[in-house]
Amino acid sequence: KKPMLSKKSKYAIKALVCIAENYGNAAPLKISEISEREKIPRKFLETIMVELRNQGFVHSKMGANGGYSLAKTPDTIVLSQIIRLSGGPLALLPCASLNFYERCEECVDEATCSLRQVMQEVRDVTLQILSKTSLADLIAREKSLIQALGM
Amino acid sequence: KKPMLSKKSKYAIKALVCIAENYGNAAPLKISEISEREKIPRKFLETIMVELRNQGFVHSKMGANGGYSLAKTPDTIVLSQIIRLSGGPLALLPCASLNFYERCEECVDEATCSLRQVMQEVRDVTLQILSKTSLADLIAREKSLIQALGM
DNA sequence: ATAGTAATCTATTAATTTAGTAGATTACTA
DNA sequence: TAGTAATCTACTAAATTAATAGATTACTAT
Repeated sequence: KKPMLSKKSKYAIKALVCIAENYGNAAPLKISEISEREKIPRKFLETIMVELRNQGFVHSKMGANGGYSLAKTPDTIVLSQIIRLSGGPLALLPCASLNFYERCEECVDEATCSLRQVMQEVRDVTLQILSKTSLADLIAREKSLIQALGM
Repeated sequence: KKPMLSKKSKYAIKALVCIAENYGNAAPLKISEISEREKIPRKFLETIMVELRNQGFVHSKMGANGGYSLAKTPDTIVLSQIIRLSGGPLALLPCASLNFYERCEECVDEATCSLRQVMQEVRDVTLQILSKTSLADLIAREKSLIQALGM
C-alpha cells in the first residue's frame, strides 16, 4: 500500500547515489541525466535537488556543462541523514522520534508508556543500520551483488 | 511531522491493550469506556473495532452489558500482527516488504538493488522486535515502568 | 556578444491517503 | 418494551505527497 518512506526521500537517495558514482569526475552530473537513469520525474527532481543543495549534500553549477557534484566524500553521507533531511522521521511514532519528537496528546504519562518504549527500541535498531550505511557502501554493495549473481 | 504509523494502527494497539487488561473479567469492555480512557474519537474507534473483530482479534457483544473482549490470550497477539492487519506496512519501501510487497517500477534490476537490501535488513530487525512483543508484554512492561519510577 | 544550455524561482495543481462524522439499524438485557 | 451498545452505509474534511508550469538567471563555448 503506502510506503513508509516518501518518494521524495527515495528519489533523493537514488539521485545522490548517481552523483556519488560520478564522484572524482571533472564534469558534474546533469539533472536530465539523473532523471533519465533513475526514471525520476524531471520537475520533481529539480525541487529535490535544490533542497539537497541547500542542505549541503551537493554543489551545483549552472549553465552549459553545469550540473551537480557531491559536496562531501561518498563515505561521509549516510542514509539516516538523507532521509531525515528530506523530511522523513524514522521512528514509528512521533513520541519515539529523536529528530521529529512530538508528544502524544492523549498519552496520560509518557514516561510509563510501554508502547513508546518498544517503538524507541525499533527506532534504535533502524537508526543503527541507516546511520552506518553510506553512499559508498551502497555502491560497493551494488557491485558485490552483481558479482555474486555473475553478471 | 507525519508519523510512520497511522493513528488507526496506534488506536488499534491502544484499544487492544485496554481490552487485554480486562481479560478474564466476565463483563466485556464498552467502546465508550475505551474511547474515554484512551481519548480516541468515538466514531473512529467504532470503525476500527469492527475491523479488529473481523480479523479475529476480539469478540463483540451487542446490547446492554455488551462490549468487546479479547478473542485470544494476551500473549498470543503481537504488535506486528496488529499493525499489518490495520493496514500498515512495516518496511520502509514496498519492494522490501514481506506482506505488502510491490515492485519498484523504476528499478532496473531489483536483485542487485543495494538500497532494497539495506531496507530488508531494517525490516528484519523491526519485525523481530514487533513480532516478539505481545499485548501481555506491553502490560507487563507498563507495570514495571511504573514500579521503576516509584509510582 | 550571443546562442544555447542547465539550474533556479515562484506559484499552482492533482492525486492520494488519513482521519473523522452522521444517522439509521440491529441485537441484546433487565 | 425501554434502554443500551454495537453495526451498517455513506459521506466529508483535512492533510500530505507528488507533480507541473512557466519565467528567470547563470554559465560556457564559439
